[in-house]
Amino acid sequence: MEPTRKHFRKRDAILTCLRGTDVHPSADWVHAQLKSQIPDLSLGTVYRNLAYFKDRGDIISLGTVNGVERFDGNTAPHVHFICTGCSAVLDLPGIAVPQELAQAAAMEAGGKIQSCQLSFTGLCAECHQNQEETQ
Amino acid sequence: MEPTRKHFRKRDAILTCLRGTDVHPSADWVHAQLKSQIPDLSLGTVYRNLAYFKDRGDIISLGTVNGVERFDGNTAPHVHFICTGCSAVLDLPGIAVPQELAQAAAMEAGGKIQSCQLSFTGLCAECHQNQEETQ
DNA sequence: GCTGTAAACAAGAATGATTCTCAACAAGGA
DNA sequence: TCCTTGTTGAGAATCATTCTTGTTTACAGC
Repeated sequence: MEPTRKHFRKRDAILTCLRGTDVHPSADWVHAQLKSQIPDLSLGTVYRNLAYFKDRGDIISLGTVNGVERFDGNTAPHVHFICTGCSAVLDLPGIAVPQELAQAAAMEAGGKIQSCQLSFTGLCAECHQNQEETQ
Repeated sequence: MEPTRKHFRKRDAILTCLRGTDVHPSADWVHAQLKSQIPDLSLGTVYRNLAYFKDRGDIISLGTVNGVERFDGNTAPHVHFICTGCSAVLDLPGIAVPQELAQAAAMEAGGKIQSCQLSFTGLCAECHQNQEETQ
């Protein structure tokens, strides 16, 4: 018997959705994804709670891809690959920013470093292949 | 006597403006900056030409900071520091992404890597000091 | 059980950066 | 001169995001 916490059901669902996917979704994607389970979920609620979780540090923002902000439920430092063809964002778990770089950056910036983001852009395997074929 | 290329005068001015500053400006900043020299420059023209230069690879986009796209006339690979306090974007010329990282990324992504972007976020020296004082 | 308070929410309006449309103008060639 | 092509200003349109308002929910104290 689950506790009847109607109050936070939507907020929880949004975080669970983010944690349970690796597509680095936008607010719109989360909303579309949850719409079938929670028909009366409004897009405003998704935006509000994404901002809430971001503030708390429960999720991170990857910045915008094609004018749309993308989020990541995985807050551990890791590297991303952004496909300019299909706007997919992939993790590159095998790659890490060397500790020395962050230290050197803190030194050079003079202020205080809070986070670091390394991302590669290009064509994912699929888009790359499609491009080759159409040429 | 300069050639009377009225046609391209604005386009040229926009690129020159971008190349001549290190503030990593937004479209709005470029427009405000050039307005005194070119009173009838419209914001639409700035957006249009920034997109044009970006397409050609003459400038790069740094993505959005606080919902506003920022550009860089320096296309050589380099690292940025973004202040969450004042939204300033600074270069960290002393730091470079190791060649091995890019190679490993290309390997892992499977497709084709076009560019790479490393940025640190935090508080710049000034904002950091202001924060300390108000506490 | 009532009542009050604070948080979460839906719905839709408002905002604001960016893009689009269109008519006017400049340049260059035939 | 006429025609084509490219650039531009002005302002409308778009669209992701944020804000506002009124409603609902949970919970604590009585």
